[in-house]
Amino acid sequence: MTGPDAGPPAEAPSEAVRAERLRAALALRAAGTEPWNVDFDRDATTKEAVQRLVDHEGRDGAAPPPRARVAGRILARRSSGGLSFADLHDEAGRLQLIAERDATPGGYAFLQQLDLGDIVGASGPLRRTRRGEPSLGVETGVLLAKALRPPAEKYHGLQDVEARYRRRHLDLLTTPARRRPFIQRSQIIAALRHELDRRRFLEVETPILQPIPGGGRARPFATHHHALDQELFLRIALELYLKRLLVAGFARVYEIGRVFRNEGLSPRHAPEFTMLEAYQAYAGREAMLELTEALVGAAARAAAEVPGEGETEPTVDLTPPFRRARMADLVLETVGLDVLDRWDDPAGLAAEAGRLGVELPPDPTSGLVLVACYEERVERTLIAPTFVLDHPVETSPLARRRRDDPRFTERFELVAGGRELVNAFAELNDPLDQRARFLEQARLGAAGDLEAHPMDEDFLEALEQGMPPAGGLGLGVDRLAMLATGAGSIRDVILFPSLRRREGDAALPAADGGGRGLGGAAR
RNA sequence: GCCGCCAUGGCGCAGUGGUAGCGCAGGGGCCUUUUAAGCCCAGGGUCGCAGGUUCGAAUCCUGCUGGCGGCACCA
Repeated sequence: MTGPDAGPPAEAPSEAVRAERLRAALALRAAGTEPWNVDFDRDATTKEAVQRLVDHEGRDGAAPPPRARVAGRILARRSSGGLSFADLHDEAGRLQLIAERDATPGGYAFLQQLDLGDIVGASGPLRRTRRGEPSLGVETGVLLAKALRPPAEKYHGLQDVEARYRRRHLDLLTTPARRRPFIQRSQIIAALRHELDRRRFLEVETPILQPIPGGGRARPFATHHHALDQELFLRIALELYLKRLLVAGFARVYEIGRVFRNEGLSPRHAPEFTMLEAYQAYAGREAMLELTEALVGAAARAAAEVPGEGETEPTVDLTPPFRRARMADLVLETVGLDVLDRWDDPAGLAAEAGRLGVELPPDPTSGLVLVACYEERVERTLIAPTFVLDHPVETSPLARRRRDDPRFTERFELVAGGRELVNAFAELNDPLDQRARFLEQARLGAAGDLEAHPMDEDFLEALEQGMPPAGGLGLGVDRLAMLATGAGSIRDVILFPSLRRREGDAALPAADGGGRGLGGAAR
């Protein structure tokens, strides 16, 4: 933290207010009142205090009024002559504090010197005002943390979206209702974990720093380890290490973790996002379909159960079961192109798709025509959750072929809100086939494809050890949170989204030292 | 990366060619049941940054910075 008279340049202009508050805080300290205190033992949240009052009113009124000790942040203040009111907010809700100049002069003086944003503790009897507002009559008040900076505008809050992302703490403290999507997100992840744990999946943690970033097609972030003098990459997927654990003998494993992709940002893409991947030995696609419905359904229920009203509400019903449809049938239905019927005439198919306005790669196979039609014309129209089945082999390098129709794979995606939410398939466990597919990817990489999957001999060695047949799925947790909360942007379900650095932001810390490692003072 | 839109006191907003205003917050005062409390007084911004056009620019033009949205890629 900078010194008392040097705020960060990027946020400095409220210096007048800050200087006034600092002056008041130092005056308090000089008068013997510490502006930043350590402990305050509350005996109720605001919600519990109100309940205490309600319970008391349910009995007959002869008993003395109940008391409470509460703590929280002051977000509104009013006074009316010899009366002083303040709204104290905590994680559970809001409670009005009140004090009379004549009856409780100590509490009155305490409330009068508060600023918006101060964190306080207060104790006294509970009662209702004439308007029926449950209130705590302040007998004693303690300043727990003086706020040198005020909250944002009390009625509208922070409206500027950039400010809301860059100063999320201010947004959330000023407008407590904006915490709800993040509580929902937490409950969604808890529900996913609960469902998997219930099914005896083992939660594991695999490397984020990887020598070979595999398991998907994406450009990675690169970094460097000084002591090893080695290039490392942030993972783009969880897949290859989880499969090694299937080889190792764990029959059901999953990981929920951050993955990193060095690609463009959008309302649906963040450079770091949270993925769930789960692998189940001796299971096939049908088990993954069932597991997906269970996970998504549980997550949606968990989000809906979070109390309060959000600024947005879900527009997609995530209640299973979900519709199942083969990709080829969806294309026939939506685009009017019968790919299966004309499979042996890829040139004719491509010409027909081109007439329909679909952009195609050069010399496409029938499978590539199918995928192009699907991605350009069908996917965005699938609003209600839909399982899209049977992707062609060409675009599914890690999935097993269908035995009854080798043109297609035992793969599916769950699409909802027009976007892919889950990708799952029966995993390829043939090390010879896997090597061939890696070699093909390496060829593409050599030809300049920045997202080509790198060759990974260590992984191939593990596969050669023998990996049981397995079903696997990957689920985009942020997108699931968006659907379950109705958020329009992925930044609305990520607390501190990545933004471009602004001029005037604090300088980079030294490359070594200065940080507080786990081996240091923190533990 | 390309295209479009946006940027005005700490916060929420008005002002589209004549030299910047309102509300909240902050300062001072009044008010003994308020709750977006109310009333009175005083203060605070060279309008994101840098150029240009003009007698005159928050306003028109160019570039830059940041954000948002779209396209492309992906979850």
